[in-house]
Parts: sequence; C-alpha cells; structure tokens
Amino acid sequence: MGIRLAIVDDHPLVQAGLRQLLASSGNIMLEAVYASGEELMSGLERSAPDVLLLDIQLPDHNGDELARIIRQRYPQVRMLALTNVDTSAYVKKMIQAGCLGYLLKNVDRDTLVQAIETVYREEQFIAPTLKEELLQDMLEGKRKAKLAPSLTRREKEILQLIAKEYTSQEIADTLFLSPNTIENHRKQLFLKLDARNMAGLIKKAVDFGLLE
Amino acid sequence: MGIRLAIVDDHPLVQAGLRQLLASSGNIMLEAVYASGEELMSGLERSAPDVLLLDIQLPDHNGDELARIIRQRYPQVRMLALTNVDTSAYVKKMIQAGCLGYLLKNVDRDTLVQAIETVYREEQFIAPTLKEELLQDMLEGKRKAKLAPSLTRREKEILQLIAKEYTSQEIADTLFLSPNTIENHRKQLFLKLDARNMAGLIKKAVDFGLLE
DNA sequence: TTAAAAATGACGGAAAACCACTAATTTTTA
DNA sequence: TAAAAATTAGTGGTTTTCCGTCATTTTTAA
Repeated sequence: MGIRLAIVDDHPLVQAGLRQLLASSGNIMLEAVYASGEELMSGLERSAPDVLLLDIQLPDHNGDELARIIRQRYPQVRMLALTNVDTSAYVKKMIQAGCLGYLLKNVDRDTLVQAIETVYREEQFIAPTLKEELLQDMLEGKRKAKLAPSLTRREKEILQLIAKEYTSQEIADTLFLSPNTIENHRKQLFLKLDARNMAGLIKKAVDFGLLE
Repeated sequence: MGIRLAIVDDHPLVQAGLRQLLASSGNIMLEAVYASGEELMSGLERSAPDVLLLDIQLPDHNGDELARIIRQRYPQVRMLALTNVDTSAYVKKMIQAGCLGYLLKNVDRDTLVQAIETVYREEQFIAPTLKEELLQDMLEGKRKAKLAPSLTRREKEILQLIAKEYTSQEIADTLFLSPNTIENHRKQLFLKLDARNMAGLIKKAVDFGLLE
C-alpha cells in the first residue's frame, strides 16, 4: 500500500530528475506527470493522487490560485509546492493556499522522500534551509520599526482605538475628551505616518508594527 | 578584556540564579544587579554595561517601553530579553524595541553564556526552543486564511486600491467605473469582512492576509 | 442550460472624516 | 530653569464615507 504521487511541472528536465530520484523508492509510486495546469485538471478528474508535487511557476496558471482550486475540488490531495522561489512571501502564499509543504528544486533525494511521506501523513513539511530565512523575515519588521515614527502615549492610545473601529466621537467619549482633541491627535498621526486617510493610517500602523 | 554585564530583574531568586550560572565564566563580569526600572535608569547614568539582561515584567515598567528608552539613550548597550513569556507576539515586540536577543528563564548555563557572547558581538540570538514556535506563528496566518471570506476578483482589486489610500472617486477614475459601483463593491467588502469603517476594513484585510 | 453569483449603476440623506487654522495648559527634556 | 513637546480645546468649512434600497447586465457553476 504505497503513496500514489503525481507531478506537475513544465520542465522536462525537472520531470526526469524527479523520476530518477523517486525510482528507487519502493513506497512511492509515481502515477502521473503533467506539464501544465490544464493537463493536471483533466488528469485529476480521472484519478486523484495522494500527494501532488506542484510547480508554482506554470505557464498557464500562477501557483497559489491553482492550489486553491485543487484544495477546493480535491481536498484529499496533499499538495507539496516545489519551486526555485525561496522568498518567504511565496512560501506563505502557497501554505495559505493549502499546500502542506514547500520544497526547493535543489532538494536531495532523502529530503524529497521525507517530505512526501510527511505530507502524506497530513503533516507540514518545510525545507529546513527555508526555515531560518522565514524566521528572519518575520522579525524583519524590526528594521522597519527602526524607521517607524515615534508616537506619544496619547497617539498610541488613540491609534489602538481607531484600529478597533471607534469613531472620533466614540474615542472622545471613551477618554472623556473633546472630539476636537481627538481630531488633533488624529491629524498628528496622519502627519507622522504619512497617511491620507484611515485606510492608509491603519495599513502603515500595521507595517510599522504599531498595533496590538 | 571581558564583557561587562548588568541584570535587571525584580525576583531575588532569578538574580541569585544568574549570579551562580555566571560565576564560573571568566569572560563575563557581572557588574550590577538592579531590581526595577528606576534603579536601572539611575545605575546606567553612572556606568553603562556592554550587555544588559532585561526582565520584561518589571513592576514599574513594561518591557518594550523600557527597552526603547534604553536603546535611545544608550545605543551602545546590547539588550538581551530574559523572560518566562514565550508567545511570539512578545518576542517580536522586544526585538522590535531593540533587543538583540530573547531568552527564556529556564535557560541553561551554556546557552546563557553563548547568548551573552553573541549579542556582545552585535549579533542576534533567539532561544532555539523559541524558533520553531515563531515559525509556526508566522505561518499561522494560513489558518486564519481558511476562515477568510472569499472575495471576488473585483472586490480584491478594489480592496488593494483602498489600501493604497485611493478614495472611491479615485478608484472609479482608475477603473473607468461609476463611483456608485465602487461604493457597492465597498459595501460588499464591509459585509464580508464584518467591518464598520475603513480602519476596520484594512485591519481585517491585513489579519486575513488579503493585502499585497 | 437555467439558476446563482458577480459586476455594473443609481438616488438621497446622515454621519464621519478631512483640512486649516489658532491657542492655553501641562509635561518632559536639555 | 527655560525651551520644547505633548495634551488639551476651539471654529468653520469641504469632502468622503457610510447606509438603505433598487435594478440591469454579464459571468459562472450545478
């Protein structure tokens, strides 16, 4: 009772490489190889694999949208993103689109097999080399934060309330202040965060890590 | 030419524990022990250490504000947060406030010494046990994303423009649509994201990972 | 191939935000 | 202690958002 695997990747070289890497793995059976999103979709109708190795740079689809569609129509298929793109934004995007794992194409045989077996068990697998990078990306906010404008205590307080969808009037009532005062602090916030309206204010506050 | 270290922590037990752990480390000289933010600030005026072990739960200050003040006044002091709080939000907050490292109080001697030496070299040190947790927290957005309302193409498009501080009129001009149409899509966005105003809309869009 | 969903457009009115000033008092910092 | 920053409050006016309701056409999915 092996793992039924399918691959979608438009590079013949990658296809061949994967075939070879998986040839000697008794537990994994390469069931199908597709070269495009279209091929994949019609192939899945006939037979859905346990695990799908998904290239995120296909000619006819971008990766995360394709992943979303597959997750919706074939929730039982465990997807494993396989790509050369190693920026954390892409990893996040694919994981959020429903991929259980993320591998780089320079993966070695053992890691590949381990990844397939891991996602087959519905567990997450992210290439070890990517993890450290992801961590740094997450803490990167700190660099932006260094450039973040310094807000006064009142400004911070009011910013939190704005983020909680309070109107100026409601903030005034909450803090027992004049609405005019709130408006002034708000103007100061716009100035410091270089925002034109509430949307920009909140967006930049989030970017600078000023919320919560 | 050793590393001059100071500690601020209000628990005598922790103070004692750190003393003991560091007693046999020839390279690190424990120069001062403070029990409160006030004590620390006056102590720093007399003599600033190379590395400061900073408890983030002091009676008279909350950690990130204290760290920010120290970073501003004594930028040469390398701060190392030491706490029992292991939620990623706290780690992020302290790192963003200028701490070079983050340790848990159950730290062993070797890790402690290594952390002090690492931040002394102005490099980042985060407790290894914390790293995995941080990673999961970062990818956690994916779980939220599963609950995220599904937006139509137009709604996504308009949401991006709202986040770019466009007014409805400007969005209408950009997309060659009637302002009324934009208002309707916007209404739909409010409904789907359960927001009352622009602030809430952007906040929730960010939370759901719907932006960029 | 029909429903359903999405995209488009409109009207009127109330509320809130946004803009540009001024200015007194308190707190913080140099 | 004097200067700077923060907090408070005001006036008046314009723009934008927010709310409810309705309706037509186009696209998508069962």
